[in-house]
Amino acid sequence: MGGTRRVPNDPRRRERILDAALDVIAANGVHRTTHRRIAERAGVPLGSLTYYFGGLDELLEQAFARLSEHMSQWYQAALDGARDQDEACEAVADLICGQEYVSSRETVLIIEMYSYAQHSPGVAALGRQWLLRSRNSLSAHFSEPACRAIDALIEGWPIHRAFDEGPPDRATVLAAVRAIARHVR
Amino acid sequence: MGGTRRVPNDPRRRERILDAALDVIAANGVHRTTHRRIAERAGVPLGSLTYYFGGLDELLEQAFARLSEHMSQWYQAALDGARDQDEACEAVADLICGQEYVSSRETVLIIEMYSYAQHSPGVAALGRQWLLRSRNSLSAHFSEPACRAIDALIEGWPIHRAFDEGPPDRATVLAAVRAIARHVR
Amino acid sequence: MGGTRRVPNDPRRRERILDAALDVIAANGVHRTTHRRIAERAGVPLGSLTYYFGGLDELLEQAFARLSEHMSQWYQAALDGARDQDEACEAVADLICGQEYVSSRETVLIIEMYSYAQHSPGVAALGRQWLLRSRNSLSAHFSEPACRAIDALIEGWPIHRAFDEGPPDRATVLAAVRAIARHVR
Amino acid sequence: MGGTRRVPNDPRRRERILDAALDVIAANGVHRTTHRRIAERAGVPLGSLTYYFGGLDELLEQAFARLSEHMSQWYQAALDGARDQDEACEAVADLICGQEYVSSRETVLIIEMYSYAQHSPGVAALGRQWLLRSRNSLSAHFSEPACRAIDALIEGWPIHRAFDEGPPDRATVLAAVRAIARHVR
DNA sequence: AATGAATGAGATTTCATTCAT
DNA sequence: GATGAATGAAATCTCATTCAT
Repeated sequence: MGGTRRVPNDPRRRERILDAALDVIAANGVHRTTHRRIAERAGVPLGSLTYYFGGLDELLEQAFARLSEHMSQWYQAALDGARDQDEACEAVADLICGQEYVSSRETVLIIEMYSYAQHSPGVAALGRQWLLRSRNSLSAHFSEPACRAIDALIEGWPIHRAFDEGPPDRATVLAAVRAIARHVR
Repeated sequence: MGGTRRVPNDPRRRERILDAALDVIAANGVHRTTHRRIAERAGVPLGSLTYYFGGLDELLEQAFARLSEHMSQWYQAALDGARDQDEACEAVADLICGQEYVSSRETVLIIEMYSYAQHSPGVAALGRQWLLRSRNSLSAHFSEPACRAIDALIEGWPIHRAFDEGPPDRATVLAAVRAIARHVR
Repeated sequence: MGGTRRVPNDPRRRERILDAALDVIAANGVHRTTHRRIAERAGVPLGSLTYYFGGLDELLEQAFARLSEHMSQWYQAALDGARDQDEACEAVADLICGQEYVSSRETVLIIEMYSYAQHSPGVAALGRQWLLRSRNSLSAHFSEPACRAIDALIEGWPIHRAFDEGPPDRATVLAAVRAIARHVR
Repeated sequence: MGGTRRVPNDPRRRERILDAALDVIAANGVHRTTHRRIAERAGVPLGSLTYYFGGLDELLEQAFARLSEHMSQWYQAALDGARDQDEACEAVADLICGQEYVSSRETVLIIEMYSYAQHSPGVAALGRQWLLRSRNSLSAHFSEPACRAIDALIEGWPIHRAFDEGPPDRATVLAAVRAIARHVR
């Protein structure tokens, strides 16, 4: 319309808010996650949140979308590097045991996402999408049924980490993945 | 004065409230679970919630305690009936696939409990206890590492059910459990 | 349920709030009528308003219901006292010119109610009801068409009062009412 | 520098904004009329509202000024066409009953204007001016007291239309106007 | 022993207005 | 001349919790 092109003063603010939301969720849980806490964490004024997002639900949905995007990429990168089934088994064991994939923060967030998804159609759709991408990454190396079983391990073991003391024993994890890879078809 | 013993006029009210709380959590998630909704669901006056329970956190903790008690018993009963490892594998497959163990309501509640546990020391303790009892039930039939792997399957597969369409294929589940039982030690 | 009978601490609080709401509307208009202003005017805590009323719309609707109830009674009382058509004409003139019926406060409130009714089905229903009761009171003394015309005068003249300086000239009003009473049938 | 004359690149924008404001008021009421809704309706950027108008109050006042200007002209045109008192009575009846004068939109807006005028000196002045112009148009055909009574009818009857089902019966309206014209002096 | 009326703290959300560009 | 990103103030509303009875 002939006017000056308006550009955001702070072009990464959206992302900063979403990351702050994930931090607050990790620290407090979705229940006890509030606009105020997110705004404080992100260092932006309260009004900013509702300027960028239609409401808390929408904000959380986009934050979880960001989380699942990051996780899926990580996941895929780990499996794409494997040249045969045995390396793929090692990669899965690393995903389950490694500090990076499932740092405490990510474990917490994934479980919060599962929980929230049960009451949010939008986040449930994200969960389904994640599941499909995950199976797709696995399917390059394993039979269809093995993919499902290995995926269940990948979901289930981190939950134990949330209650157990340390990370799971890598040898055990690797043995379980291999047993499934070789004997489930 | 003297010998008058006061008795509650509604002795099951505590339990009714806890079950109502679980219903509300299943329907709405822990976030969006409120005193008012629980009271309405239980058909009891609002004031009785704070009369019986010190606060919402305490109420939720006791509700999850009730849930995990029921689930553990179920779990144990299923495994106690097995006379050899093969029957134990069948029992685990039933737990994972069966409608009873993981009805939609229970799946939702378990995930809500995991999520809440991450921010509540009391519920985290319940989770640890559940884990130990679960492994204990399994250890009658499987090696220690196999127990951990099978337990991960038991936790992980229901999560898929929350996003997938139907229950998992029983043959696949059974094959995975057997593979672990036989080859992880 | 066997408990003590609970009674409100302040049994007239509902009515006090509704009267305060009418005061605020009269002073500020429906736009600029807020929970805070009403609460301050009524001398009750803010939370009280949402305890007693589901929302501002509901509160305004009940306030206008209170207004129209009072006005209808006044109206009816004025006309019931008339023993013949001529006395009824005098009564109508009094309603239009009298300080009591249409004090500044009531004039303002009536117009605010008409205005709000256009965007609130509930208040529109109150308006219709008022109209019917008003015609009903008039119909004891005037022909059906005369009722409608006189009612239009009763609605229209106070609007002039809102803009004109003083009250309308009583002789003129009486002449108009009589002209309609005698010549419209 | 020197002779460059800046011209607005959208010369009718002011008027478009004012018409949009009237549309929003008609649809939502003055309460619930906001900058954002007006801008959206007018299809102009939000910032242009505060660029063209000092604030929402000023914008509303000018919108109502536009409304009353249009209505007064209509009014006057209708009465100027009458050649004698009887034709003037017909013209008044047309104004009250006709679809054009008091379409639903205009009825709503007039009442909103009365309501707003009670809390805005500027709009109250517009109202007084309207009243005077209206009486002036009438005074060519009716006695001074008759003008006031007829004007009251013109204000009052549309209010009934806001609550009644259909438009008023034209014969009744005409009879009332004639009764006043002939018998009030 | 039990309750529901009551409230204050804080949550979400709306919005007029400002201002850098 | 014009804009839309940005924000602070305040609005509505929710709710855990208190407490007189």
